[in-house]
Amino acid sequence: MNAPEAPDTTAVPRGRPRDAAVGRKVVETVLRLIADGATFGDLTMEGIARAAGVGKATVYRRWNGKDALLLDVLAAVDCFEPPPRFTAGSFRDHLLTAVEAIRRRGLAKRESAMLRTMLGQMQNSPELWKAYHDTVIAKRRAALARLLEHGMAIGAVRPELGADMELLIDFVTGTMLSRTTFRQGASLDEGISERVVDLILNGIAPSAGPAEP
Amino acid sequence: MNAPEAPDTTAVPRGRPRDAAVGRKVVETVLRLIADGATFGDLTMEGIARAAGVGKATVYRRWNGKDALLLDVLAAVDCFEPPPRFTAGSFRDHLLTAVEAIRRRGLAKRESAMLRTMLGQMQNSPELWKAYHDTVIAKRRAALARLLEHGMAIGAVRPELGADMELLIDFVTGTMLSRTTFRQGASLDEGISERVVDLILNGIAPSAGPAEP
DNA sequence: CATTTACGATACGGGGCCGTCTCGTATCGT
DNA sequence: ACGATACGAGACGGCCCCGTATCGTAAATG
Repeated sequence: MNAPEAPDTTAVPRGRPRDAAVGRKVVETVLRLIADGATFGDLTMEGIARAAGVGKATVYRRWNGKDALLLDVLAAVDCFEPPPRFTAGSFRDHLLTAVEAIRRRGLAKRESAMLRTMLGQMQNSPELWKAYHDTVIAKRRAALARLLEHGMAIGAVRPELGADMELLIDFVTGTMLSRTTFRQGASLDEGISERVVDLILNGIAPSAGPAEP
Repeated sequence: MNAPEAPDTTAVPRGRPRDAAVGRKVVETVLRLIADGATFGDLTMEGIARAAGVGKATVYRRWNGKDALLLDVLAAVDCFEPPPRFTAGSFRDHLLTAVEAIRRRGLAKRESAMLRTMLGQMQNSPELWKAYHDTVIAKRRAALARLLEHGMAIGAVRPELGADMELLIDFVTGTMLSRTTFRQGASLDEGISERVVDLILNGIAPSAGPAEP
C-alpha cells in the first residue's frame, strides 16, 4: 500500500535537482546590490534575476516573492562573522575587541549598508526587521552582555549598572555604532577604538581619584 | 526663480497667484507619508499628489521632480525644533537637557522616521544626505560642541578630550541615538536620560581606583 | 470686460515590473 | 530510452508610474 501522505522525510525528487549554486548566486547578488546602495524598494525580482544572470522563473521557483527572498538574504548576512573570543587578556582588552569588531563591521560595506537599509524598513516590514534582529543583532548583544557581566564579576564594571543591561549595551556600542552608521565619511582609523574604550570606562568628567591631573 | 529680466524685486506676476497653502500641503503630506513608514523609493509624484488631494500638474509646476521636492521637505523638518537653551544650571543639567532632546526626538515619529529613511538613502543620493546633514544634523552637533567646550572651560570635562571634538560628540549622543534609532520598542521612559548622563560623565568603571574583590 | 496664470481632474503614450507561461535545452531517476 | 524537473530566455496581459497636455473653472491684473 503506497500511501500518498508518506510520513518519511525522504520524498524522492523525481526530475533534475535544483542547482544549489543558483540559489547562492541570487542571494549573493542581492547582497551586492544592497551594498551598492539599493534600498529594498529599489530591488525588483526582475532586476535581481537580470543582475544574477538567472531566469526570472528560476527565482520565483525558489521564493514566493521579494519578502521571502529577503528573509533568506538576511539569514546569509551573519554567516561570515566568527563569534568574538573573550579568552585571555584584561577586561579592557576584551572591551577593545568588542569595539573593534563594531569598527570593522562599519568599514565592511556590505554589513553597514545592510544595517542602514534595514533601519529604513523596520517600520514598513516588522517581520523582516525581527528576522534581522534575531539572526544578527541579538547574538552580538548577548555576547556583549556576557562580557559585561564578567566585568562586573571581576570588579571592572560598577555592579549597580547591571540593573539595566540593555542600556549598558547601548552605551558600550552606541559611540562606535553612531560613528559608523550615521556619520558616513567619519574617520575610522585604528586608534579610535582605544579612545572610545577610554571614554566608555572613564566617562568625560575628570576622575576624582588619584589619577592623572 | 521666475524673474526673466526684472532686476527689481517687484516682478509683477500677471495671472492668478500660486496658492501657498498648496505647497505647504504637499510638503506636509510627504512628511506624513514618511512618518507612516514610506521610504523614498515608495514615494511617487503621482501618489503624493493623490494623497495631498492636489493635481499632479500642480506638483510638477513647483518642483522638477522627486529630488527637488524632497529637498524642500528636508528643509521643513527642522522648522519645528526650537534651539535648546543652555542658560542656567550646572553642566550636568545642560548635558541632561541635550540628552533629553535626543530622547524626545526619538519619540517623535516624524523625526525618527525621517532619520531612518535618510540613512538608507545616504549612499544613493549624497546630495540629499548633505542637505539633511547641513540643515538638521550639523546644527545640533554645533550646539553640542559649544556645550562641551564650555564644560571643559569650567573643568567639568577632561580637557584633553577636546582634541577630537567629533568623537566626543559621538560619545555623548551615541547611547541615546542608538536606543532611539536602532532599537525600536526599547523603553524610553523619562528616567533613562539621567542614567545615560551618569554613564557619559563617569563611564562604567568603578571610580575609586581599581577595586579588588 | 479680456488676459493671464493657477487649480483639480483626467487623458495620453511610454516604460518598467508583476507573476505566469511557453519554449528549447540540460540533467536527474527509473 | 523515457518521464520528470530545472535551467535561461523571453513573451504575455495587467498594473502603476512617468512627464506632458488638455479640459473647465477660479482668481488675479489691466
